[in-house]
Amino acid sequence: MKDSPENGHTLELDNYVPALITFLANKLSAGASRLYREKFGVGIVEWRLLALLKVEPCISPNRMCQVIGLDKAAVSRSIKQMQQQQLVTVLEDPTDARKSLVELTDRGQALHDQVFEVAIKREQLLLEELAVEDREALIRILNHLNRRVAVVNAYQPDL
Amino acid sequence: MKDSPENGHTLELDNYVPALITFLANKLSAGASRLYREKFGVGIVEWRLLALLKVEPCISPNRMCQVIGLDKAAVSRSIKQMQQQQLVTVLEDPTDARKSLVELTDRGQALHDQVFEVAIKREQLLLEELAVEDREALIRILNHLNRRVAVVNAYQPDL
DNA sequence: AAAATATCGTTGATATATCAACAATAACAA
DNA sequence: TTGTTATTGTTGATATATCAACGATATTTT
Repeated sequence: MKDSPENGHTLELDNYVPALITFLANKLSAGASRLYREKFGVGIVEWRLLALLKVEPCISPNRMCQVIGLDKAAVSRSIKQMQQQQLVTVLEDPTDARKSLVELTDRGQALHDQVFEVAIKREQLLLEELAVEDREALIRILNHLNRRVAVVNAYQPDL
Repeated sequence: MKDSPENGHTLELDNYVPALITFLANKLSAGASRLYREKFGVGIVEWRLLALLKVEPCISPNRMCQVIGLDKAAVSRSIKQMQQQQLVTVLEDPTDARKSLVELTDRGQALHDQVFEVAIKREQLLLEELAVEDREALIRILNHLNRRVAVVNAYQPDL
């Protein structure tokens, strides 16, 4: 209880995990977005969709939302943009007229491979000073926390 | 090389740290923002400024930017809003007319203490299944990565 | 089969976050 | 002192992210 000014509880900002996470994510996303938009003409959401489409070719927007955890509105707008840039083609699911199916074009494939190099390099730079066991711990813990978020957001204080 | 479809490199989304971080931060921030705005009438930026002002009473907006890593535009707008809500008072730094000094009002103090309870509870829920050594590792690693971000964002691919 | 319900994707509104340009002031240099 | 440069905070523009409302289509219930 050394440098807490006055009475009452205060956050220790260096140990408060939500702030550490948010800060890091903001900086990473902003940097990536700026770089990708300038060099490749796509934002970070488009990049994440490209990456997903490489892993799972021909999937529905709905499935994209589930996998990358983005709102369907964001996905809808990004797909529209990528379609205009001829990075993907969108067709109707023959088994269900509500659904669509999104596929990478050759252009989209090529762009993916370009951005991929840069994205991997950025991740490498981020992690390169971490010991192997720290990297593994980080990934394990982040996956765990991602599963916990639903519980956190379900909490409703009784005021 | 089992479930990589086709040739070329693909991201493993469960192991790609930037995505794991971003996903987690988005969900946490969105949930906190919704809750705080509904229950307390402030957004997540305002909450972070409240927390900072509790730790360092009477600081300049510029200092706030440095500590919480937010752009000065965001801080400027949040302070204006908090001033209108009478959560803070803003006065000119007597030693430098460019600077201002922001202080919590009693109202601001009270609101801080209210939000604090909820914020701590949310962090507790997030972390409660983690072993103590995992929590410590997480905090240590996040602080390290936060220092690395500058290096990552300085990287410019030569295309 | 008809009505009620659920799912999928689009759109408008809003919150969050950053950048760039700017005005005011301070610090520094010639 | 005067001209140049740097710092501080504001504002407008834009990117990112979510929610709520909606239309269209499927599914389920009655």
